[in-house]
Amino acid sequence: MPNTHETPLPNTRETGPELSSVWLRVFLEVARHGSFTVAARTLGWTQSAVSRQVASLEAALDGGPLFDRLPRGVALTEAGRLLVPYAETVTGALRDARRDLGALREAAGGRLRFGAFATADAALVPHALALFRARHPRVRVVREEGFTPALLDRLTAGHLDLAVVSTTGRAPLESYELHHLLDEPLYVAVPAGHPLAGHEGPVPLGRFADADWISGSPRPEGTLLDAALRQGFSPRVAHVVGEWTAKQGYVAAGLGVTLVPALAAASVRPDITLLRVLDDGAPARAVYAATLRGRSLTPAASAFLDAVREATATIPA
Amino acid sequence: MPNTHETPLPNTRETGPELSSVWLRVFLEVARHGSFTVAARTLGWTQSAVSRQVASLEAALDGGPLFDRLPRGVALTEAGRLLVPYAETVTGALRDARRDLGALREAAGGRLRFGAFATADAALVPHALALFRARHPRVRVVREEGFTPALLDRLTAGHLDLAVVSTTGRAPLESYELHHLLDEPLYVAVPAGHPLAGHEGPVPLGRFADADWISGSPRPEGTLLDAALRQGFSPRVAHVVGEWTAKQGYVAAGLGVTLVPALAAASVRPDITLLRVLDDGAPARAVYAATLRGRSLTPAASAFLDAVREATATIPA
DNA sequence: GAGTCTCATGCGTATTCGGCATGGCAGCCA
DNA sequence: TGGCTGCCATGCCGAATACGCATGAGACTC
Repeated sequence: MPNTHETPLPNTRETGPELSSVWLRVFLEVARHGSFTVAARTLGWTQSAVSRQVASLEAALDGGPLFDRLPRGVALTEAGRLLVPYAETVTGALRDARRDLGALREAAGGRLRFGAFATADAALVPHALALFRARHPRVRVVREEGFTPALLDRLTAGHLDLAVVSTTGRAPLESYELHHLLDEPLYVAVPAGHPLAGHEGPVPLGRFADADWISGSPRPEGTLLDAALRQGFSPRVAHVVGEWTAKQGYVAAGLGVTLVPALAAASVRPDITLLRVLDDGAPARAVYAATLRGRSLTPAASAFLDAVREATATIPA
Repeated sequence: MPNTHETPLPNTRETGPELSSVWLRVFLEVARHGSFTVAARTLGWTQSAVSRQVASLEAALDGGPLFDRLPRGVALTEAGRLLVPYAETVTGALRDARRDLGALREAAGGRLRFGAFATADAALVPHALALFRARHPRVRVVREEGFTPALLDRLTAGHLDLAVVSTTGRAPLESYELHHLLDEPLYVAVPAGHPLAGHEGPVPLGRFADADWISGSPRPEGTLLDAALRQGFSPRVAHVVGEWTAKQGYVAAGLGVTLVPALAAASVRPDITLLRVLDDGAPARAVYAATLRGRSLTPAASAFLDAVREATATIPA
């Protein structure tokens, strides 16, 4: 019952008393059988209940009787005949809504939109996606590639449900829900003939303070080379190369060394040697599955997150 | 709550808890405004009521939360987004049903299907129809012509809402609701030169016991000539003529006389004289608007019945 | 850190909604 | 023709529901 303290706004158009979907289902059942008693039996109720349901519906619609009460059962009036298709529309829509929501809940429908940065796509994401598709084949999957900032923007704009991102030093990762996946050890990629190529065990990054570096950016800040800054030296970037494949070519040619995150370790060419960087302190790079803070995950996104976590276990730490 | 005495039939498929249309309207309002509080104000309720409505809907649908509760308002979840079009379908169907029922109730829509026998179509029905169309221009009218028995069959079969019929003596008018319209006096049609043509006042039917009769049927039973039987003589049917216009030709030619019901009195040719039959006893012929017994009239049919009654008043008794 | 804005929830009351039992009406059959 | 039967309507009562009110909890803002 509306309170009387608030003045209804003009757009509160009068729509009459509210209806219950029960009434309409009962109405259709009565219309189908032409009898309150039979409809009651079918619905598992008593005749009196059905009688009241119909009476309530008739009163709520205020369109006169929906049935003529005959000595043997009832028959639809013109008003009743008019109502039938609408009632079917309503009950049908409710049934379909339930069906779709059920599919969504079981991740047997709906969609999953996620993005990932490039090296995550090398092994982590494919593994996770394979797991997910096997478990939830009915979910439509939309995948995007991009760098962490762009992916987060897509997330904020509501175009993604989940993004696999990495922290490269300081990152504006506030207002996101971060599901930690793994901390990537760093490797230094050196040509096969490099003096340290045969070195056993982790190598302190300081050993490369004087090396020529291949990097995707002329400045180390915000990239993997942040780690060098934390080690107290400013790396000399000899060549700015963006593409991972191209970078490998530069390294193999002896033009410099570069940092490789663990996720990309499995995809280096054979004439390059990876040296594990000694991890003394905060991990160089953390990988997260990011979602919007405060927003609930779709069942599909939740299942994909599980799959990513499982896939993480298969990645060598 | 279903009782436990009756075993649900197999076709009682599980559809989950029932929904209230209120919940869906509230849901849409909340979705539109992104806020329980604002939606509550719009709907003229309190915030707590809206909160409960949404909670009830979420529980009934069992598809997880429909909204993410944010520090400032709420936002649809995927499940909520999925529900929106269905909720709009439901509320739209209910709104349309109300609109159509309202139009039906006001006889501002819907249809009227009626039939009438031929002489009623001479003046009574056209007058009534003119009145009705002026008052209810939006009602689609379907008209039929036919003899009383055929019209009643059409009524029984559900093809007509109302039939203007006449009793010609004994008629199988049971199981119909008869709305008496008028009792037609009878006239005897004689050629202008007939000895009684100048007679003043009603004439006893017995005066025509020896006359040649023009009738639509060789036997008087069940026709207007029933009246002759009631007067104690068996009329000699000299010519069997069905069409009213043709009948007039036979009478004008002096081949016989015929009975004319009052409704046709206005449409006789000028070289025929009508003599009022002395009405001593039961009226010769009653005209009714018949509807199905026990069935409620549509508002349009009811309005048409009123119009016929009014039109009746304009017919000379 | 106080203030503010949001939604959630405990409580009390009024309404609604079942089932049950009964009544009324009309057709059927002996 | 009168009892019987089948069907819908309704008074009654207990239980569930739904509202408003008041208050609590959480998070952002200044």
